[in-house]
Amino acid sequence: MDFFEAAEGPEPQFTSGINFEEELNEEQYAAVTAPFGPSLVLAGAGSGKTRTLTYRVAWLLDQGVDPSAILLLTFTNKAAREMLDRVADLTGVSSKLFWGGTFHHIGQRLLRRFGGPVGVNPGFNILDQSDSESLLSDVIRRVDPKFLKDKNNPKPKVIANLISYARNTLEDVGVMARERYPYPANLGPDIGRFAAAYEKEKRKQDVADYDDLLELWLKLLKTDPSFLHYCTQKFDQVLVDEYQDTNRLQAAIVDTIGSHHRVMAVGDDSQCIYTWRGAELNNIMTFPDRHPGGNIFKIETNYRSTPQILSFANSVLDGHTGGGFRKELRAVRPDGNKPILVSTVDTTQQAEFVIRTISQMVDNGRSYGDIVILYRAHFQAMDLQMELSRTGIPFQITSGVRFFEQAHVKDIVAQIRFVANPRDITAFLRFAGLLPKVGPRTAEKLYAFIVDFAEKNQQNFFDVLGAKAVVAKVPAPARDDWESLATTLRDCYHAAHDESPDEVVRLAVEGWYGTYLRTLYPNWKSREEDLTGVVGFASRFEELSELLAQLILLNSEASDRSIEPGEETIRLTTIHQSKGLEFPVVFILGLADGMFPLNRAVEEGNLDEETRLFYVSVTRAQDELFLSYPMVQSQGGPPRRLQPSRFLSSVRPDYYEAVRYRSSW
DNA sequence: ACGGAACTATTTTTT
DNA sequence: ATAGTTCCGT
Repeated sequence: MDFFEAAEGPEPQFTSGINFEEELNEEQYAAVTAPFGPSLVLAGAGSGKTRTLTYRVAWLLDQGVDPSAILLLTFTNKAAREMLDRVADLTGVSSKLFWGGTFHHIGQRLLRRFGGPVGVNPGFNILDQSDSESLLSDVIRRVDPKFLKDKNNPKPKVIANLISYARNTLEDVGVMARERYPYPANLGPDIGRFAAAYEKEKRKQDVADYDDLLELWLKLLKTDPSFLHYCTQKFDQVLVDEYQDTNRLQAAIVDTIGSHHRVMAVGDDSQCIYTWRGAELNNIMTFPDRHPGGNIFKIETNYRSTPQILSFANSVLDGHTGGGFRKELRAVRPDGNKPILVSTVDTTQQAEFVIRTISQMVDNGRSYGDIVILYRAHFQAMDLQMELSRTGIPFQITSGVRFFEQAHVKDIVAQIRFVANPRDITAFLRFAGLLPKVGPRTAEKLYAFIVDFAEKNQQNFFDVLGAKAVVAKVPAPARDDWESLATTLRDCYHAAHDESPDEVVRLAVEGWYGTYLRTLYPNWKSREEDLTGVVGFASRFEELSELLAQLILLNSEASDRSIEPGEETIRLTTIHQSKGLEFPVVFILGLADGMFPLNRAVEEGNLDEETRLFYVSVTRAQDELFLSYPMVQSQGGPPRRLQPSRFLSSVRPDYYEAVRYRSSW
């Protein structure tokens, strides 16, 4: 059959065997089969955006495009993985053949190979947010020791934020500082100096922060013609997911790499919710201008929600003042219940309402896994959390502290980082600071001494750690620990050169830190298991630098990993984290003015974004949507009366059912 | 001057 | 739960 035919023909061209016309609706089909050249796909919530993108990739393959010529850029690791897996499922082409991943991840990969001209070596380390903040803090202290002493001046964290925002929006740091901090004096020049010194320090230590992965990538494209040529040649087809949330830096990268205009941008301007970290709604609005001659595809058929939920969602956007592409989701599902708006006395009663309703639904055959509870900010779910644990309903929170961000994981990672790149002082400071009587200052001096001592004796850094002269510089109470640490570091260093990455991690985990861990935490057992998990994770990698990059860039692995497949549990999560997900039953908490929209957002005039956030939250729901708000805010200061969220004023009253919760519910 | 303990306030969102 | 802050002891 196939066997004979395949043997005869010339080089068989890849065919997926997919009947595109049959498997897609008209709108999707048009976008999937769009001609090469620029296209903007406006895919509404629940309209099969991921499906469209994956089929587009399959279609490109059918047109003879080589998998390695396809660059697929996403926002989160989760989205990247999902997309690549689905493409692999659909076409049978291994996801390894594509260039797919987050902007940061792709940037990292390219910089490791080609970053020389912009000053990074292949083995550079990546700093996460807290690392880069502490490095900046050190730099500020060195450039201007008095600056942080003055309490009127912004804190390092705030400055770090400002610098990062400026870099992501391609603004001048000094100018931005002047606009945001006109008091006590114009800090523009100061912050400009800090930013410059910070840049220099990173290059010196051969480290890169998150923003560098994008910024240096763009710089390389702009300054190295051969790299630009390489990229535009190699990435014949560029696809960008969640385009509405790209910032100016990312858009510049896409525009440069995609100067051949074979770019497909997919997104939904109504779902842009990251302007606070530099997302530029204008990117999607002006895409047709920057990539002229293309097509705009609208996909507005919604397969997710009932007509009742959709009418509600559509009218949320009526109150939206910002100009966007006109779009109206069409429902295809049969009728369901209207969304229900419930007012409760306070947040405690709100929790009671949620729990009772859930119990009732579960009695009627719903499973816990069908239910998600959404809120604007994590602390708004505190009451509910307590009530849930009291009643024993299984729940999972996807919240702040992630797996790779936990202290013990970061401690181990710091040691591996340092072994991989001994210029990474931030890493050294982290684990050295764990020793008794050793803080940042002592650690810094110690580091300088060891570097100096090693150089004088023509020896390797790691081989002199146990030398008498070095030990003498360690504070007396820390000496025992130091010797053990020194041995571990030396072992790891040598293993890094001739063993696999997981062996390096194993040595670190079983070395000094393993013992130290037991003395530090009462729950050392479970933390130890976490670290064993990291060893297991490491075995997936062949290159130490690749492992480290993943450890730092894969922040979100945690949340997914903690939910076992088949485990039935309610999910509690912020609206931001719910983007792209869908659930049969959705609760939205705290729908009162001041809570959602947040007071802060109202004051800063970010109402449009809050409205989009509300839109995102209601469009997560498939069958049932419950909105609730407390009438009195009892926490944090004197009790205050709360009004229902202003979002509701743009929704026709007959689109939802308003009820008042009573304990007899 | 530094490190550490004790205290206090404070929680948006992510690579 | 954690970060930031303040204060005290070395």
